[in-house]
Amino acid sequence: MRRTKIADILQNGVVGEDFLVKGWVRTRRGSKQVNFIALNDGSVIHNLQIVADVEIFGEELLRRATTGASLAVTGKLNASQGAGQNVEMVAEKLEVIGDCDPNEYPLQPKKHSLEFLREKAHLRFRTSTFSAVARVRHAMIFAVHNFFTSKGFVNIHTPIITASDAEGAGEMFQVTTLDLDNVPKTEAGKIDFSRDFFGKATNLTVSGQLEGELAAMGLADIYTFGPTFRAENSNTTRHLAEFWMIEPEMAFYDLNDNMDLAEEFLKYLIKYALEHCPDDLAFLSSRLMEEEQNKKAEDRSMELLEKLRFVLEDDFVRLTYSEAIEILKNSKPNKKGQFKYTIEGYGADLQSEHERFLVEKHFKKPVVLTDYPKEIKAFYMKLNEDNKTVRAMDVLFPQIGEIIGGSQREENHEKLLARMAEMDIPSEEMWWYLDTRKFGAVPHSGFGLGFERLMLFVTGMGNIRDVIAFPRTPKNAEF
RNA sequence: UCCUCAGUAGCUCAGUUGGUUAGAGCGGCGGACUGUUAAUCCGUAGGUCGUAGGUUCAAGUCCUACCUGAGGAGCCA
Repeated sequence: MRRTKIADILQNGVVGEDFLVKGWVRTRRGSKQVNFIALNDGSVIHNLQIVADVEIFGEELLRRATTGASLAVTGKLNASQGAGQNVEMVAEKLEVIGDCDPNEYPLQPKKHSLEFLREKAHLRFRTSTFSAVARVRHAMIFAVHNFFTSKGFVNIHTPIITASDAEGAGEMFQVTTLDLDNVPKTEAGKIDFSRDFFGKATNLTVSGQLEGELAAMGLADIYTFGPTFRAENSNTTRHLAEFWMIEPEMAFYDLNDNMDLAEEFLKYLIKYALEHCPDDLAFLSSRLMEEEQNKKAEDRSMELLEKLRFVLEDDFVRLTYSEAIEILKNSKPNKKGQFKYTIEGYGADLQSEHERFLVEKHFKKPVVLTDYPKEIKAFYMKLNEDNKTVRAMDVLFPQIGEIIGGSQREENHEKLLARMAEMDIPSEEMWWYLDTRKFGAVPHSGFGLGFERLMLFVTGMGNIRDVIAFPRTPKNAEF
């Protein structure tokens, strides 16, 4: 008999039919007469209850069906007599595929802390929470490609190893094959990278954007979806050293087109999750409510499904940086000195507390901030006519803050060169980037979405280390 | 990197102003019982109290340094 996945049985299984299932034991209960085994095979959040008659299989065999052990079970699907499930399988054949010593197996049939499971990341796929997160994550990956495919975008794999140290997006991981115990030096005493693998200093990419722009200057609409590396010593619930980023880049798009796409994209992803992952989201929602039981009412977040639908219903608020500053300046917490950093006026860099105020207190919905002062934004952003601000946009979400950062790009060769000079970015080694501004330059725009930040929002998880299988953070590269 | 908090049994945690043989629940093991639902009941094993120093007659408890984790900030996605 062929194996049937538990998801299929629970959805399409006909009572009275025989099936073969394989999976891992979550719990076993029982008596002298009958054992109940909750079996999970990762295909759905739900377990299949196996009913095993002790007289048929013997205590010795059933004793081996400990939490974590893997089983193959053939049996008949029955309407369940118990209350916890509609159907169950009455075992006719039961085989232990792999034993699991309960003295050593760290997972117990009870709640574990997320911190504990993080240290057992190789086993946490066996838990309800992480398998649910993993399935939602897969659905989101699929939805990303679906969305862009439906719009005629071309996916580009941009390089993971790059030689440009001019992107200005944070600290980078160096890539080298030089012997670190015996580094070759130049006559001037510097490291001689000409003898390194690529003949120059290289590092892991911090963004695929610059390469993405090159592709957009021919394919028009492209997106990247790849790993991104930042060697920042960030210890927060929102940062990883290795994360996945989606970066669309569109020729002939201005900032408004860019914002429209970003909003449509986010809403598509959330809608997709609601439609395709109802069971996993329902589980994650109840998990979140349980976790927040001890919190004060005002500190609790909105119920997960309600929160997701809430984002779908309204348009995101769009306003300029200057307008945001005015709102913040005149806000209660600013006047009462409740902000750690008081907003004096134009030029201030917005802190998390300010972003959170705008999103969670003032507008109570996602906010898109545009036209930031050029001093606090990247060199490639298009300068506005006022010569002070750039066509940047940040999409701010409740709880997680900046989920998207993007801009219209500066396509004017001279202006771009001038900005690079102002910001001390060496233009010689960026010749390939600047070439796109010389040969048939067009207005274009793009943005970056941190995939794990999206996952935080969609799953309601509180820590970014719990929405990626093997998180890479300072002092942690286990597994 | 900075600030705050934490590290005691496999897990979650308690341990009073320093004071004798360090506790509980869950899990494990043994048994009883039951169409069970993180089953229930009885019994049982299990701890160099994060590491290294120091103060003291006496340190899980006080002090110092370090390590690890969590939350917040910065950096950002």
